[in-house]
Amino acid sequence: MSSPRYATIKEALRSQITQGLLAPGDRVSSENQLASEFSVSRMTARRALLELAEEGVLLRSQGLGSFVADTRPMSSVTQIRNIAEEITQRGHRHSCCVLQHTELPADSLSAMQLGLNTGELIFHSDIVHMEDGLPIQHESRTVNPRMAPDYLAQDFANNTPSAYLSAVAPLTEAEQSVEAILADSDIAKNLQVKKRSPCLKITRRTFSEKGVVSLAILTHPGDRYRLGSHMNF
Amino acid sequence: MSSPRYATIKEALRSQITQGLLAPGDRVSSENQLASEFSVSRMTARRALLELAEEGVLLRSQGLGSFVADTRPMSSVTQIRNIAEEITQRGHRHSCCVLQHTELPADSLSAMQLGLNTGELIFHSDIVHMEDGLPIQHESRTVNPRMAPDYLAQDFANNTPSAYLSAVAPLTEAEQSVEAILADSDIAKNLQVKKRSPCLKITRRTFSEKGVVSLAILTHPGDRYRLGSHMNF
DNA sequence: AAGTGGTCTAGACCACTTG
DNA sequence: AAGTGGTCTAGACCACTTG
Repeated sequence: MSSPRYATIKEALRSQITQGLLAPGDRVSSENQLASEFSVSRMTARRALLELAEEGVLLRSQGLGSFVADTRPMSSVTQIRNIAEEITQRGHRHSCCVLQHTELPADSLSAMQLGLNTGELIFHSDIVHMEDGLPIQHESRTVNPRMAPDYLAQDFANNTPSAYLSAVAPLTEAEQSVEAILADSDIAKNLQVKKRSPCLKITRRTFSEKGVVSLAILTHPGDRYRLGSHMNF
Repeated sequence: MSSPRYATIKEALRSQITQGLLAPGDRVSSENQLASEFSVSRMTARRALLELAEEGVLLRSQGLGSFVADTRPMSSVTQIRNIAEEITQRGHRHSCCVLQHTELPADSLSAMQLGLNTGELIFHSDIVHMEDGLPIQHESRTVNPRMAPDYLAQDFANNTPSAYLSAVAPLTEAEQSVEAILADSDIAKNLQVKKRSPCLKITRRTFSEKGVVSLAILTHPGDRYRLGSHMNF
């Protein structure tokens, strides 16, 4: 039941990177060095390096060596993912801090975006998501109560709004825009970054069969987050 | 200059699939069969099968074999668009300013990203695109000369690099990441924004059938540009 | 010249699936 | 029992990069 040797080597390299012993741009041990360090054949050490390169963790170049790639997390533009899953999948710990979780009357803009009347009660949450204790996303979410009447009763310590909502009102459609903004003092405080530092702001409207489910404004520190996508034509 | 043997095997399998000799669900030859058919070692035949599986062409299962996968859904949710067309479509006027348009030897990073050798000549352009006279995108583009040998002869006043490149080397694949950065003094000057204002930076690598075509770094003023997408599930 | 990654061989033992 | 893919070895020659 032991894991393959190439997997052990991958894990060792990965943890050196997450621990900061290897920084982006650093050269990692060569195939031959790893083979001798871990007492495996070069082909096995090579496989570890190749797979890490495939995963975007390393860059390799003939004659030069293998180098640590930009380590910022990258999530896909083309799919809607649960931030907690994303973090867990990277081998990190997700935690979050619920700043607000309440109902309030819709102002005209929110009402319009959710397809409700101004003044109708809507649900609103403000949550900071953390990766290994460091803030990675501020989620400001406005929810259509017709689509998720029990939203307020949810405890978001173990389940994200995104996960809950897609369970009660399966996603059929989403609209989003991505922009670069400067952190105002609120965002700066919540994300633990300097005021006026660059942030990636994703504004997303999600739909289920019966209409608009929620509006999310997701703000990420620019130096700790990237959005990535891979397209085939 | 001959291609590796595993590539030959991949091509053979691929063409059998496109010609219809192998249909989705069909089992392809096993590692051992391919090894003997092509007179290579099992490891080499194996590599061909592994890479095709990685690319989504095959599905493999221990004890069972390798099977042709179902035709993949085209998930081109985010599309690569030509900035000039985009602007024109909005009813505005596109213009551009070519800051640089030259050839130079590749440093090791560019070489790695383009799949070339360090020191090989590559093409490079720096262009500012304007919408109704106001800068909207700074395009720093590095081009693989093998894919577009006449790149330097192009006049970008009426045709963007993107349009030219997709004409001479049709896009088959693209990889991109999106991040929020602060304008440095160069970018600030080119985009006519204040230094340290937020910008959206898109790093895109485009591929045609034969390999990497170009690497583009597209920088947009955060307050004049957004990326949007609409998804259906 | 010494080191790097890229390709390749001819073996080996294993876990898994089917007949 | 025979065949499949999964892991691994200990070699080899090559192209490429740097000093």
